[in-house]
Amino acid sequence: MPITIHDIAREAGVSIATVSKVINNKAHVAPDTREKVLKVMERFNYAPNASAANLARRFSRNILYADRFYKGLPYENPHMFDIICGVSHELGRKGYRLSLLNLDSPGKKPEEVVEEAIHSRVADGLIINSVFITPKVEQLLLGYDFPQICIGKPSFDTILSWIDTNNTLSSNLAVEHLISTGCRTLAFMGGRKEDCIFMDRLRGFRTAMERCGLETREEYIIYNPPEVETIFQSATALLNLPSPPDGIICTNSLMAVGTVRAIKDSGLRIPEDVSLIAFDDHPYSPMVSPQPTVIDVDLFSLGVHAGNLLLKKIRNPAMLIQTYTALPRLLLRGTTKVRA
Amino acid sequence: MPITIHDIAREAGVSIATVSKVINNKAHVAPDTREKVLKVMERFNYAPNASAANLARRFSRNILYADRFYKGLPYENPHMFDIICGVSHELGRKGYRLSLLNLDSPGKKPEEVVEEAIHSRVADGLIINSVFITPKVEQLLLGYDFPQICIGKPSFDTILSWIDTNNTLSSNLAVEHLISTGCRTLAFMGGRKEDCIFMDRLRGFRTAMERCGLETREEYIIYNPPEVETIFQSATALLNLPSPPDGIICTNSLMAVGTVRAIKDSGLRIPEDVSLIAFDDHPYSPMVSPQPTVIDVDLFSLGVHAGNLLLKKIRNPAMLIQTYTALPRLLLRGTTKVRA
DNA sequence: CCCTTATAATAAAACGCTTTCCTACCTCCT
DNA sequence: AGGAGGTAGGAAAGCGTTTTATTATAAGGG
Repeated sequence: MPITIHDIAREAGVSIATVSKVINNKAHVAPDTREKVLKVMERFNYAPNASAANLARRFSRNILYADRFYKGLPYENPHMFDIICGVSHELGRKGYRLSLLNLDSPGKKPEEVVEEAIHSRVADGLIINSVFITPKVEQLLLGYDFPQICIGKPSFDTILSWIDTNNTLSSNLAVEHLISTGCRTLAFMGGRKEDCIFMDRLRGFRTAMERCGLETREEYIIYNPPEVETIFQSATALLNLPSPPDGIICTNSLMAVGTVRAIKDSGLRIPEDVSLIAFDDHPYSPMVSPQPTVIDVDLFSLGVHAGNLLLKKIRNPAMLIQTYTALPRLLLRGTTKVRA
Repeated sequence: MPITIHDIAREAGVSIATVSKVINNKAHVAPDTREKVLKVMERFNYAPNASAANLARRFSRNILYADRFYKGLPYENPHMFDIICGVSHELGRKGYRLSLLNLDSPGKKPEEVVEEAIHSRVADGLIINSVFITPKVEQLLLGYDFPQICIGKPSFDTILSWIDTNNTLSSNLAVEHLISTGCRTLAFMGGRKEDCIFMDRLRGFRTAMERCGLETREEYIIYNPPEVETIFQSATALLNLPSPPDGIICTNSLMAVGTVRAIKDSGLRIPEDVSLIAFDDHPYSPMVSPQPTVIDVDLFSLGVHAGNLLLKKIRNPAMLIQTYTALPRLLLRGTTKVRA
């Protein structure tokens, strides 16, 4: 019932091979023949069957984006999806499609899902949250020569390719800015010790402090689980220390929300008593009071880079490990101010 | 080089037909034969080639999610992505994959992108933002018997299937709650007139007001573009009216942010002077001050429903138009309070 | 003017599955 | 004992493309 390349060939009075060449813009077809075939394709509103083409040419123009897509994730972490939008944008431009591979599958381990997807050759490449990169998955990818990009630097040394934000530099920026406004005792609201984003940011914090000749006090470094209530409590505790910090770095917006609340509840003023700088901007930020000074990264274009890099690896499988780190920028707003 | 069904058949000493039956859990294969084949598949780490299977069986176990995925969308509208997560979850459970079809394609109109995707039979079904449902797209879908679900009720009468939140009921809930706390003059911060979500919500607002025997004042109904600054200005203007409203309904969180700011800047107290109720909850809401009273819908499970419905339509193409509207719930928090 | 080389076009062989017969064999009635 | 009915398994025909030879035709070179 659906029309095929044969119908087009018959109607145009040529062979299917010629039609195929027209479809794929290959050489060895005369201009007027091409024209004739295109006319017929147009008339029949023909589009080649993707599965058949994939099978014959042995690739699918499809890329997998592997992550857990659980309920509420988009609220917790819209950043992840901005990256996805960037990837989708870039891939779409180049004629590729992006499929979501949900690793949050009941009864299956994430790496099993990944393995199955790779085996079935349903895609030409994989973009995967580095959280899921275990040595086993690494072996899988390497063993199958399966082109991939990790979102985030994997937690162990690997020859897999990855892209990430420059977390060390971000912390540097934050520290230097706070110090330039006159702060001297800086606190760091981090996340879990297992989360390498936070550990990277912490590392940057320590080196920046050292370079500025300031002491890093361990009681000013907080490891928070991703729960608003706990963050609020640890921020309150921090402010009730005998000598509380005069500047706080919040490593994500959740921490910023909790910390701001704690500061206000403690009767302190921002930025007069305590300065605050947060990571990752949000369109609502300028409308929130106080407007947070922010270290931001353009994640959409990080996604564009990821897509682009992966496509290059697909075209040239011999390509070596690729990495890319996006540069952060400082958005000056109301929670930091030069002190008297 | 990659191993095929032939390799498995040879190694297990059976025909490829039998292997295929094992793969697809079909009848007419003895238990011990099945076992033997499974062993070999396991040993060779075999997974059938998806394209070949798709071609042969004439469907792809792939679903398209069509929308514009532009930069910043996840921040503006994380809700959309919660729906996507729900769809992905449900489809994954049933062995389907979800592909993003980015309609934000340079040089191509959205409907062209949709048309091409449908023709190429790259997927078995389509989930599409109802914003893109024009009569032309409707004809396309109907003409090809292509199973689809619209996210949101289309703006014109159609026999396409859709799911949506019950916007009318949501407004009802909001109005009734505000009135029950003692408010009498209610304002409505809506979006663009072209956006049927807002128009639905507005319709619900009007009928609820009428049923409560209250007059709807036209100057209390605001149509905002999705820009924080403009919202802030129109909210300020609203509060500066000779007789300002004592309750405001904000049809999304962006409006809530802008409106709260305007109220505070006008020196008014929430909820003592002005009550406020917003649509769509956010995990940060409880940590924001004041904590907004909210009309919320579980969008993840709306997505689950969408996926489920689409799968049913695929299995049974003769199925008639399907619609589903999710029920809203009221989350009582700090921006509304019973008045003295 | 013949021989080589480039170009157009085609036939036919994959690509790796699913599925529809078809055969062989067994069991069960009557 | 003979036919009806059921099960296991296999041969082979697609599915709709791409691609590799291969042939026919035209163009250039000495």
